[in-house]
Amino acid sequence: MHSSKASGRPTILDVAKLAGVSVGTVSNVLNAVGNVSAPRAAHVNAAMAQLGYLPNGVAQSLRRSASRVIGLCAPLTSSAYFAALFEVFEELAAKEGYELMQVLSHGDPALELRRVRALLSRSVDGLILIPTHDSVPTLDLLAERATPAVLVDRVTGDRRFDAVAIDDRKAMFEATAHLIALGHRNLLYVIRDNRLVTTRQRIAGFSAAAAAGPARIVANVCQRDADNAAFAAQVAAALRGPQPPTAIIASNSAIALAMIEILRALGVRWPEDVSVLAFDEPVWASIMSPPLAVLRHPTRAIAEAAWACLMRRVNTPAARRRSIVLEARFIAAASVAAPAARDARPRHRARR
Amino acid sequence: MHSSKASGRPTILDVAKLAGVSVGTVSNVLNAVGNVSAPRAAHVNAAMAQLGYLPNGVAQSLRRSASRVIGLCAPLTSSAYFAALFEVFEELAAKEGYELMQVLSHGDPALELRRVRALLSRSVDGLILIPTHDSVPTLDLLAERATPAVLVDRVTGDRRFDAVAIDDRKAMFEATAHLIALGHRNLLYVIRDNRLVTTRQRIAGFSAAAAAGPARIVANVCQRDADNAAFAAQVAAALRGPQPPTAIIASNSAIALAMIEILRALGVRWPEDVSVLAFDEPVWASIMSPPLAVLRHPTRAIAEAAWACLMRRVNTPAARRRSIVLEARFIAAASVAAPAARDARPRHRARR
DNA sequence: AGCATGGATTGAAACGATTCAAAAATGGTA
DNA sequence: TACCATTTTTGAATCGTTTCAATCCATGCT
Repeated sequence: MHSSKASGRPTILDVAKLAGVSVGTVSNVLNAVGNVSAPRAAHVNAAMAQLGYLPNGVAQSLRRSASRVIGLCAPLTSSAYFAALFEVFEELAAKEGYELMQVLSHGDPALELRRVRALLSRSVDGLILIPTHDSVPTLDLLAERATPAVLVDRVTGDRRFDAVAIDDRKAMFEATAHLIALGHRNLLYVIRDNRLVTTRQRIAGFSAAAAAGPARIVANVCQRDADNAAFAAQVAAALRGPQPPTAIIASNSAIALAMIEILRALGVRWPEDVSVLAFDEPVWASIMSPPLAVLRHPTRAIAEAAWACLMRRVNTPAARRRSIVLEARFIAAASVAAPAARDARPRHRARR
Repeated sequence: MHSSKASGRPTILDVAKLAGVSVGTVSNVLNAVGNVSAPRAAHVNAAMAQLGYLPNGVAQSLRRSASRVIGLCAPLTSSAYFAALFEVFEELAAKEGYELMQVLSHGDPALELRRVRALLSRSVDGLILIPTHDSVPTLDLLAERATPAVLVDRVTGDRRFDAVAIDDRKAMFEATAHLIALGHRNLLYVIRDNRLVTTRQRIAGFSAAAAAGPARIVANVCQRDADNAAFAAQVAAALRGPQPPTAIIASNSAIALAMIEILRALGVRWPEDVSVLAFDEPVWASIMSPPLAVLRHPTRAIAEAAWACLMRRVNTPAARRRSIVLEARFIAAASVAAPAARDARPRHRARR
């Protein structure tokens, strides 16, 4: 109704006409360039207010060839850890006048490539990528187009990109060493996806500690898809095997949840029968009885470091590559204890 | 390197030159308009591939005056419920060639307004809004600009917008009636924010059922901010009051989590001492011992309905307003039971 | 051969901002 | 008053697409 054009919203031209100035002047007011006389600027502002004018960000992006939009590609967002990362990114973006465009890869390299391509075609100024187990095609695309990007969490050795991650190997090494020091000898590591770099790093840390100490890895159980029955069977088999584990490490919250369910169903108690430790702190760790020991990610620090990396690269594309490694923190709780002398009593009680 | 311009990526003009056709033809190939001869189309496609050409979505948006971006404004994303909604939206958006731009309001009306304004200025084609306790300014803005929008979950009575929500009043009525039928007489409802419409609807349902049956509401405890100590004190006071509740309803997962912590700390057992019921199914409901009864949101159905509404309005701005109401489902579990005859024994055992 | 017919192709005009060289206004001085 | 130096202001060009009237070119028909 305000606009001269039948179709749409008021444009900078409408503002200019109403204020009786040129579009250039309106633009100068809009961008606070400064060489506009005070009374005229006031007029222009009044006109903008009267029309309810909002600058068309698309036109701005085209002309400036910078969109002030950052793309974000994650495997999923229902994981508390990824959701928390996102919240920090959103906060930082808002503060610095960026918007976030988020796509999900569902852990599928081909889908990731398609979704990232969509982001690029939307002219994002930069990209935050939480890779899949094989992001090579995606990374090649990003490198070819020289898109500012930062890799988060599942960091490959790719030397073309900035990266922020925790030292998975070290965290797992220390957690394992801790268990071994408590007297555990047979260890079970439960993994979501053994193709992920993070997982491989953790296995390396796990193995190194086990090799150094007098312990052995009973099994690496892997739950890649959502077939819970098969997964439960695998875990049960490991628990009943010839060398039953006295400690279990779950590689993330979802796995930890599934593990707890299985342990409950099998009537296995913790820490009496097995110690339990979870990577990637679940919100419900503290309300377990006994509460769950966890390896906590420094979520905010990760997100802040990643954002800083990305902004640096957006502003200085040729900046030297930076790889930031943070540390997960072991949060002790009652679910981890020394193994009981257990030959005296049956290990698996009947269900309930 | 490919582009004729020193600055940037290959444009449609570069493709046209390389293929020896006009930009119009390239555009026709790009958009599969159809009136391009097969060999020529092949040439053009080859040229695009050779240059690694991706159309500039910003320019497309400007010219088409449609961005194929949908804005999404939610209070937060670390709630499992909101995260799940987002995942469905992302899936649907990807399927239909849209991208999502997500901003967070943190439940603050002023921030919501600013963030939504940012989205509008980015020319989103439509908006999905999960309102705060007072979204009137935001809704006025959306109405004034006639932005296609759909309200989700915390739906006000605003008749200017499409809306999708569950029948909070009914869900709460039925849950409360169920508790009353089991013999509960003193009920406690624990709320996050008593200013939200959802909360008010639930209180209404709660009150109606309590009024109809022979029950009373002991207290509505409210945790608006994160002051856990004060909250715990409130809950403890309610539990120790002259009419101790025999059943508790937590209004969402976060509250339920806090409740469980408090009950544990006070040594209150469920369902022996109190029955516990949670709105908004927490992922950990099933691994509580005993497991938690919940009122489950039909998350996917909500998201699909909201998306359908929005698409309809984007395509037919004048369509008749639609308000969709879905139903939460009561999932029974051991945490809800008939109240015990309790005068025989002390209700609150010493802590651990 | 001449002429419709209709599909393929072209290219200039938008879309709504920013930018910047040039023009205009302003103010200070001689 | 005339002149110069600043500060304001203007408006055309530009960003990379889509769109569409106009043109071109085969083809078949008389």
